[in-house]
Amino acid sequence: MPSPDPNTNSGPARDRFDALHQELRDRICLLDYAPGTRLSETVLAEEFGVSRTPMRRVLARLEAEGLLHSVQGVGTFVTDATIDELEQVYRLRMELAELSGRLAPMRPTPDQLDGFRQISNRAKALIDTPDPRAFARLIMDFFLALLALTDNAPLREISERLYFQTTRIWLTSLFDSVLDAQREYEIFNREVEDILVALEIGDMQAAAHIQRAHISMSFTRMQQGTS
Amino acid sequence: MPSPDPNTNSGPARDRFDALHQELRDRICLLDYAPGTRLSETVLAEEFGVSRTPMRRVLARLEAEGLLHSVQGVGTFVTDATIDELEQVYRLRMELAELSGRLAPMRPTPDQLDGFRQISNRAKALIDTPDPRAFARLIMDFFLALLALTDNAPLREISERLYFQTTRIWLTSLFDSVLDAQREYEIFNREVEDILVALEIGDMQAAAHIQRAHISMSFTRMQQGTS
DNA sequence: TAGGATTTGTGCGTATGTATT
DNA sequence: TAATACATACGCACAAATCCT
Repeated sequence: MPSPDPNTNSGPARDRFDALHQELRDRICLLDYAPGTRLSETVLAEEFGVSRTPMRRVLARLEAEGLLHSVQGVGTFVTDATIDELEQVYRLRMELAELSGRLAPMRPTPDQLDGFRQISNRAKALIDTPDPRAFARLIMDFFLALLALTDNAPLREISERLYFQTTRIWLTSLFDSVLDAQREYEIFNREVEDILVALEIGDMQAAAHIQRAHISMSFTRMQQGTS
Repeated sequence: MPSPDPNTNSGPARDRFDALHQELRDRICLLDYAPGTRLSETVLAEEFGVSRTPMRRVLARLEAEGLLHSVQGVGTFVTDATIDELEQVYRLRMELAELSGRLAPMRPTPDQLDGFRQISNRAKALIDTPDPRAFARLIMDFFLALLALTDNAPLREISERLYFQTTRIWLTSLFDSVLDAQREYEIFNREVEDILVALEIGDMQAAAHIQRAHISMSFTRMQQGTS
């Protein structure tokens, strides 16, 4: 009786849901769908070869996560954020970053350290050959790799959700030249290097505080750019 | 042109969704539906006079919030939690409680202070005339009243969600006599009194630290009762 | 092993709400 | 102001998955 583990989230329907959800979430967070964009249930359903029903389920989940907003008779829109709302989330993200290093930190495995080194190499490459979309993907990979070092599952989920809520707004500022792209590449490269040093000696709290500092400064630079 | 504010979450469909969502969430958190209970989409839809479609939307939201879990061909169940999972959430809730007093605390208005005094009176009444369900509602009202003193919207949402995830598990221990009900009533009464003192002099951080201490101790008592 | 009963998931036509002409 | 177009929300019938006999 090799019945599937009922505790895991398996099953064809759930797998399809997860795939659609992650794909749309990435498109939103990589600015394929910029804030304010209107999405069509029908068009999306046709693109992925499903009916509107399962697609609506995915869109409803993204709405619960704060990435979309649907209004009957009007449409489904990618959410935007005011500078005030964004500041609240950033203040909270700073505290949660610090928490990640204090509550249940896990020293990175050799494989994980290699992963960070690869991220560092990708960051260096971007300085010479800029690529906005590759940069968006890179900072996402870096954030998720850091998050994997936290052994508190609810904290991971919450931090991830807040990241997806805010990074696309910050990236919008970058793409709209509110921020200087070349400068941001270099700052990120430095952040990865500094955190890598802390990780290599196993000082997770130091890594967390460096991350916290960079979250704070990235918001400050965006604020100064828009003022 | 008194068109409805498009920024607010209005509309008949959304109102019905919110009403169904809150009703089911309360039933889960007040233990009308204990952990492990199987819920039927059809039965619930008939009870509230809607079709399965909007009811499924509500159930999907509750699943995203970690209160339900659906499996095709099997059913929809109220989630339970192991002591380990519960400990992770409690550790996080302790930190977030402290954060509430530090990040964006708001001094309570006179009306809010009156609300806390009424909660204190309800707590005192429960000591003489025990009522498990009234107690469950009371600690929920108290938690939400404290949460309203935090001016950081994302922190409010996250704390509320984690509260709804854990309180029903703790209440299950109480109802199963793992915890001593009379003792818990008295401890809660004392907590409300102590926090009220802090609130009356406007020391929000002190109130937050008292709350944090009680979150910690309530989990410790539950751990000791189940060991 | 097979088959039927029951459950959630899906597809599609229709109702309802909104904006524009 | 009314009508038209088009969006999401809803209801129902059916498919797919699971469990039990």
